[in-house]
Amino acid sequence: MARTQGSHSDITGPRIQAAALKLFAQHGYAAVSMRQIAKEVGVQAGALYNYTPDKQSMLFRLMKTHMVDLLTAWEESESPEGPLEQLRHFTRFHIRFHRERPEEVFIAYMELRNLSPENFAEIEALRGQYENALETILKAGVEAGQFHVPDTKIATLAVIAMLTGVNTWYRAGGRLSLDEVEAIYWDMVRKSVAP
Amino acid sequence: MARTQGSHSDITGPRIQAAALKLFAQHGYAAVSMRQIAKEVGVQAGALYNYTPDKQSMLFRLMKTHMVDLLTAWEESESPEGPLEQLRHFTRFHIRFHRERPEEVFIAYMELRNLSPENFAEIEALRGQYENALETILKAGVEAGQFHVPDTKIATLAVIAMLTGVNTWYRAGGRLSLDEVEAIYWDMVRKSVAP
DNA sequence: GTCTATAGATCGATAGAC
DNA sequence: GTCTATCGATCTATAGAC
Repeated sequence: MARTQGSHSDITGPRIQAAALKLFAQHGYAAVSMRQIAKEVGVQAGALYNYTPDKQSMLFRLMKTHMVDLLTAWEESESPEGPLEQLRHFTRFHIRFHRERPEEVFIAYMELRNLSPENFAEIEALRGQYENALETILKAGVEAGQFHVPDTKIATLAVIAMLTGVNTWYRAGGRLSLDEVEAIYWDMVRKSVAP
Repeated sequence: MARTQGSHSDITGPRIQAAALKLFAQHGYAAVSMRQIAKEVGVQAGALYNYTPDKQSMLFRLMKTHMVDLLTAWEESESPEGPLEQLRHFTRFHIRFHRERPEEVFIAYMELRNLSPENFAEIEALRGQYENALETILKAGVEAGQFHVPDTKIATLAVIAMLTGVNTWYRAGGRLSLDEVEAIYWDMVRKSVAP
């Protein structure tokens, strides 16, 4: 069947998402115009509105997709036996997953305040689910006497903050391989919750 | 001497800084207009340009003042003897200082990409100086055999990321006092670099 | 599904009166 | 030092042709 006049591609949707991801990460949501996104894709600004009701929805979709991907990948990952091995698994998983998606991670942290209240609540709930995954591991380890942390909730946030920090400095081809980075962080995480 | 006509205050300058601080932290630099800042202060937009050459300079001044304040406060703080006590001192200092200035800290982390290249380089240099303060402590502790870290540079960034994370969740009047928070983080920091 | 064109609002920054 | 007024650019979103 012949294509409708003016329709040049059926993958414009994903290309718009990719352009928004790149530009939001680079300049920030508020600083990026719909015209810039359209130019990156190679269409006119009006055409974007065939794929999104507004700019806010583009941001929300990027962030929600990222959080759902994160939770799904975690749930599908092979969980080893025992709190210590599970903590090692989480450390490794977190560093790898976040390292593979620097733009999504950056947006997920920096653009929370640009979400509408309803959208913000939804993203925060997903983030809470992810934090719970780590806290569950820490609680089990404390119960088994393998970990000592004064407060599992704070330890959860502290470990995640430490691990996510990798994204602020790691560059592929730098002084350290990703394996080395993982080993270094695992050493620190392991000790930080040691009895 | 009589006041110049139209001059209603000689503290307009600081009030503009305060308004910019509040609004940039709340909505982000790019999302805040000069008219919004002026309204917060109670003047017209044009009057702002008696105090700043442009919007970019307002952001840079906020960030530079914050970083210089941070370095000055650190240098003026009483440094104890020995790497372990110095690390405890740093942990306590970092949490307190950052907790007292949530808006400045937020801007200093979130608005780096909105700085001009020259301004960015200057802020990054100051940040590097602060990181060096911690790395110096860690190096001394490793040399003395009191610490074990696979890489002092990464350990520096990991500890700072962990400690700065306090600002994302701590609220005055919450479940934990600041003393308790400091104790919890000190326990984790101390162990994370333990031999 | 994409285009052109535009409505309607808002932006940063400046000019000139007082 | 602050005001009013405005320039020229840019913004999001929509309307209608094809």
